[in-house]
Formats: sequence, C-alpha cells, structure tokens
Amino acid sequence: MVQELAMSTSYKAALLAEYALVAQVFSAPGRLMILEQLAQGERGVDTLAEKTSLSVANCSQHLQQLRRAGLVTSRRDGKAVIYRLTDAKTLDLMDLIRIVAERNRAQVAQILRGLSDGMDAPEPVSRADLAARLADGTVTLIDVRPADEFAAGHIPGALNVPLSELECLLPDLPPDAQVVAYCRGPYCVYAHQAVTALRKLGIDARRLEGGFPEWREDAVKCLRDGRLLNPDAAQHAV
Amino acid sequence: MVQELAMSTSYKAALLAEYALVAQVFSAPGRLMILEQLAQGERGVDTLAEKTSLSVANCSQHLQQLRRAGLVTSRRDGKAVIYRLTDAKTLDLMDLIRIVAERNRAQVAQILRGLSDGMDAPEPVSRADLAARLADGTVTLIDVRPADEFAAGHIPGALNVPLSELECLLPDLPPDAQVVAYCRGPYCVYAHQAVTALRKLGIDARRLEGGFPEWREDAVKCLRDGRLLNPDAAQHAV
DNA sequence: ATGTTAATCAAGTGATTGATTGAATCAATA
DNA sequence: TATTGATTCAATCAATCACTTGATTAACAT
Repeated sequence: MVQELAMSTSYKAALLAEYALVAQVFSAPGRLMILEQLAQGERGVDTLAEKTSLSVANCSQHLQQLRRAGLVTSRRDGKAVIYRLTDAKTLDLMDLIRIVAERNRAQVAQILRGLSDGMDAPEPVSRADLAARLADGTVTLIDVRPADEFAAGHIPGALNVPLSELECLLPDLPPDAQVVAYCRGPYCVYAHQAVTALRKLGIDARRLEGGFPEWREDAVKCLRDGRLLNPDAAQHAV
Repeated sequence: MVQELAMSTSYKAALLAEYALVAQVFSAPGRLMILEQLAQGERGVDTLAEKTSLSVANCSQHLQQLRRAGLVTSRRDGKAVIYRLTDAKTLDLMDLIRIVAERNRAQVAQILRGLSDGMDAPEPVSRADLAARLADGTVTLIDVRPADEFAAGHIPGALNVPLSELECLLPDLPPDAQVVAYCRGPYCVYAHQAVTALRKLGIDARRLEGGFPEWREDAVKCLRDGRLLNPDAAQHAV
C-alpha cells in the first residue's frame, strides 16, 4: 500500500505536468493570436505569420509547440503546410480563459472600458437573437474583418465593412437602422471598436456575442440537429 | 482611422497579454496543486505547503502570483493568513484544461490507463445518479481523502476511508455491495486508485464524477433553486 | 540539373521562471 | 515592550522561453 501511495504521487505528478503543459501553450500572446486565426479555418504558415505579424520562423516554432501539445495538426498541400485545430474544445478553453480574466482581473475590465471610449457598451446580441432579427430583416449585419478573411467564410447576409471603411457604410444606412457587428471572435476588438465608432455617430449598433467561429460552431450543431440557423434558409422558412 | 487601427492593435496586445498571464498561472504543477487544495476550502499557507509538499516560502510566492492574477484573495486570522479562491469559475477552467489535455494528448490517456492498472475502468457515476442511489440506500459512498480534509467537509452519508485503510473497509462490506469513491476532484487520483484496488478484489466499485468541490458547487446551486440534493434530506423526501 | 518558394531546423541571446536560502516584516500575546 | 510564530521579501542559481539569424530540407517549375 505504501508502494501504491508512492505510485499515486508519481502518477499525479505526471498528470499535473501534462495539464501544466497544456496551460503553458496558452500563456504566450503570439500563440493566442495563432489560435484565433486557426479558429477561423485552416491556414498556412506564411498566412499565419502575416496575420499575427510574427516572423515566419517564430510562427513555425509556435506552431510546433502547439502540435506537440496536440492542439493543432498539419497536412501538406504542395509546398505549403496547412495547420488546423484538432479540437473545437480548444476554443472553449480560450473563451473560458477570457471569462476568468474578465471576472478576476480589473485591468481587463479597464481595457474593455477603454475600447468603448467612455460610452457604456450595450449588451451583445446573442446568436439566436441575430438569427431571428435577420429573418425579420430588421437588422444590418456587418463583418468587420479584413476582406480576405471575409472571403474565406462569413455569416450569410453579412456585409463586409473593414474598420477603415466604416464611413463608407453610412450613406446607405437609414437613420434608424439597427446594426450588429462581428469579427474574429471573443479575442478580437474590431467589433468593439466598430460599435463604439457607430454609436458615436448616433447609430444603434451592437456587438454579436462571439464571432464568426462561434457562429459557425452553432450552425454546425443546428444542422446536425436537423434544424436551421442559416439566415438565408430561415428567411424562406419564416 | 489609422490612429484607431493603431489603438486597436495596442488594445489587443494588452488584452492578449492579460489572457496569457491568466493561462500562465495554470502552467506550473505547484500552482495547480495549490488550486486543488483551495478548491476544497480556504487554507492557510503552512497547510497548503504541507499538503503540496512545497516549501513555505515557495508556496507563499506561488500564492502571490495567484493573487496578482486575481484568482485568490487572502484574509488574516490571528497570525495566520488564509487564502481562498475568488471565483468558482477558476475550477471550471482547471477542469477544461484537464478535458482538453485528455482529448488531445495521448500521454494523458496513457497515464490514466496506467492508473486502472490494466483493468478497464467503468464510467464514472454522475452526481445526480449518486443522489438517487444514496436515497435508495443501494450504494456505499466512500471519501478517499486524508482524514483532516474529510473533517473539513464531506458529502453527507460518506465514509472516510483513506487509501491506506482500504482493507479495513472490506469486512463490513456485503459481497454484492456497490461502492462509489470520490476524492478531491478531477485532478486527484485517489478515487481512481481506490476503484482499481477494490475491483481487483471483485467489488463493484465506481468513481464519482468530479470530487468534493464539484459536489458542493452542485449542492449550492440546487439549494439556490429551492430543490434539495442533500442526500440526508432526500432520504426523507423520498 | 537549377532556381524558387515554403517551411523547418540549429544555434545563440536576453529575459523570465521556479526553487532555495536566509533575512525582514507583521500581528498577536506574554 | 519584547517575544514568538507565521508569512513575506530579497538575493541567487539553474533552467526554460521567445525571438532572431542563418543554414537546411522539401516540393515544384523552368
């Protein structure tokens, strides 16, 4: 039994080391950026390096740490090596890290307040609400990501309006329009900023809860359940 | 607008640094052990040092990292400084780290198989199942933690049987008894080992999903909802 | 073959981390 | 007030990490 106790501590130490290793993977801002990009879809190394403004070599090294931890897998496509997330749960973990940070670290709340620039940010719109509103046609949905990411996939019915072109949207907008903005996900600040900018102009703008990856997860789930969340289809259904 | 984009990246960098910092706190086995202990209830520094077999100074330093990250708070009780978790969500985060590790790292699955020592471990018992079974009286619930932790709080109806005293349980056990074992929580291996040992002796033993902290969380929730999960009370209700 | 592009590897640097030791601080009590 | 015991701070060391640079491998095109 003494032997078993000793075994116990060694097993425990090994497990704790494994858990710590997984946590460590999320403890570098660069890797969080990479994971955020991979959440949008599979990407090559140079694309990731460009989007995260890391050097290619550095990005590659981060990717291999992620692979060693089992969080990403790669395949070859010609000269390119394409990486993708192995498990959607990874995104849940990232989101929970964010939630714990927001709840327990005053600094985070302060930064988020800074993003709304003095205005009180309205509650985000839930994905279910968005689907209903899109079906009604009572809302304008804008995708605030760069054009290439929009092209690689977006919520049906969304307009691609990168932050720098926000003003171009205004002329086509009725004054009482309700705008919902989304971007890469919970880590991305584009939608925050778009909402703040639009509200400064007196427009009723709100943020979508989560971003494109979260919406897609929901959509996949709903399709699996035989229901429809796809707003284009929903319009016909309603 | 260019200025806003620059702002965007600086805000984003600040947020990512915050998230990375929270993740980093979970990236040391020693801190995970401390958090597991604090999940059971508030503890003083020397108790934590003893339970985790860390030096007092080292433990204190870890605790201050945890405090800097906002995950624990402290109060003074006489000469002692008592630490406690500020947020129950922290436990959810630890559990999700464990789940991601189990799903994506083969090594973890291998270690867990090693814990069952060749036998195929049965599915854990859910907490709802346990409540029902306890009410029926068709199950023997054992708490495999050290006596002092049992004394500081345990599931009503549980017998305290530390691993080293597992054999003492046998004489009082009918041969067809169903045993459910629990310990500190998902990070703890005591219950795994108790189940393996008992099953080797031909006893129908299973592990409770989670551990004492998770059960308590559930119990608190149920009390808040006006329902009753407390098995002692449930026995009267049924 | 040769060159090109994409990704990885290898080595080195500066900064950070976890742990140890011993001294300093603090609150309660004699 | 002085003492005691519990905790924290400070200095240190070895190990690790993120990142850079330059060389190397791999797939494809000419």
